[in-house]
Amino acid sequence: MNEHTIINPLLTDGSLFLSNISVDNVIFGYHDKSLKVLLLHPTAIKKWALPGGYIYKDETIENAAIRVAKDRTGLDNLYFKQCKFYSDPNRTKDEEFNTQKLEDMTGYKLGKDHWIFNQHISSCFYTLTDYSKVTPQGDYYASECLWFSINDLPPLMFDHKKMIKDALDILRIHLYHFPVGYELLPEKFTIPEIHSLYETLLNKSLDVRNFTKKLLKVGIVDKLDERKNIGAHRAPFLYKFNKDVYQDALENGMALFI
Amino acid sequence: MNEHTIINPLLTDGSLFLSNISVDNVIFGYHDKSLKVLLLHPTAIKKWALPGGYIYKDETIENAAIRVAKDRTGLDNLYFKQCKFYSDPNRTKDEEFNTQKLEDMTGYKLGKDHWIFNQHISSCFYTLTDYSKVTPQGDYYASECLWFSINDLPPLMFDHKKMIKDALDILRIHLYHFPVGYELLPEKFTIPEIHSLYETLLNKSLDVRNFTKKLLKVGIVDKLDERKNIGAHRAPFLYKFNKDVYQDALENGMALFI
DNA sequence: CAAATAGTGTCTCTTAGACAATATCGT
DNA sequence: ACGATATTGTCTAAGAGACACTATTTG
Repeated sequence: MNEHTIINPLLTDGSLFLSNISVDNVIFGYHDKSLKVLLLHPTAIKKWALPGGYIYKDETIENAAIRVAKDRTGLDNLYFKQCKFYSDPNRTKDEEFNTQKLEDMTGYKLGKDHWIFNQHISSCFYTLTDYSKVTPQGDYYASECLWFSINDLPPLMFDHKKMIKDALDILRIHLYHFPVGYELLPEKFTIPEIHSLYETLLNKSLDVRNFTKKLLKVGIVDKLDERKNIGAHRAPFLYKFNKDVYQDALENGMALFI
Repeated sequence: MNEHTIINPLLTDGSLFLSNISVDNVIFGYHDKSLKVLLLHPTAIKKWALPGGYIYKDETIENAAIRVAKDRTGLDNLYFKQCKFYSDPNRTKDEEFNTQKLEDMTGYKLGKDHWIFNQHISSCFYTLTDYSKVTPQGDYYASECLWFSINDLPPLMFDHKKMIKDALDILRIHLYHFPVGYELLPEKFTIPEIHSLYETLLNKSLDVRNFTKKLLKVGIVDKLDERKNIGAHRAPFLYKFNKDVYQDALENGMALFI
């Protein structure tokens, strides 16, 4: 992967980047039974936005998505999935996105023809993180960067609300076909932990007995001989992912009917 | 959808199109137990290529894919699915793709800096057609346009071989989740017909009794009170797709474990 | 009646899904 | 002993998957 120092695209002529294409990233944050999304707030604009960026000419689109997520979260090696792309020619027409506001906000003289106002297809990815490990970082034009509950989103720019909805739908379908959890759970985790994770992501309750049976049958987790001390209660067993099965399921899919 | 007259991109300065992005289309053709892919052969280049094109600034990427397929096949209203995109910065480096060859082939003076040699991310779609209904049409730089068996592909340009493989993998996964056949079967079809279709697409044999049971249980097909006269053999019953169930399954997915 | 194709039923075994009592831990 | 959480087994119903004989049709 190429390393790029963080620069402010607004101050470039755009020639470093591929034209007409951008990346947006639905960064989901899970922790302790709660699911959030990371959003940016460009000062002086009333709406929030997904973390996004442009694609350097020497990187792949996937790497651009990884870079964007890393810049906002500091985290590497996240779980990434390509969702869809959004190509409506009018998708970035938004009353909150214009030269005046951007100039007021940044203090730069941009002009009406700045390349940032060109038509951009967006390719959307989602990412899963443990939000307790993340200190959200604002970017070159958004000072605020905060986690929002997916049930309580602020007004969003462009088609970003649809992107979040689509990403969540796709994530939920993926849960039945791809393993999730490597980045969200400690190396050794308990059944209640992974059970809560799936319940939260799917937003529905899952019978813990059947859930456990299926995880073990698919072979995606192995039970360890250790327990976790959780204080005043019965100590739950620890489990870990079976690396081979997990990797195969990541690459080739699996059928986990939970 | 916007209508665009067919023009030769090579003769434009590229300003009609989005930069750095293109569409490639894996057009599968099914007929009578055989599965093929439509490929183009640019004269003077030793390799074959997927039908592809560029995206007009006033259309969506999906419409561009539809347009490309229509230009090659003459067909409308096909089954389309977005697969993946391909963004390796070196993906279009190919010894067969250079100014000299293109100039020799077309007779135009293009120059080394023609925009067609710019970096292009490709978004790949697949399409399903009944190849017996198609008269393949060459395009502005490829006179030959032919169906190839997916088991016997010629040398392909760029990353097109990978695209075909990926599209086929994705199609096969989709078969379990989305209904297929509306564009490939007559309005009224028989069980042997749809059974052969699925066997061919999946390249494996399916027990016809279990297959029929599942189609009926999911409700995707309705049995009619008519039979099809096939000459010297027992006349098979006709079926048709249940429009409501089919549409819902297209939009929301289904679980067809065949 | 032969050749070719269509059509259909049953059995077994596995799994999904519903369901609740017991074990453990710390205080 | 209690409060809180973890752990585990059984039953039933449905479905997957294996399997082969009978029915039509025409020449």
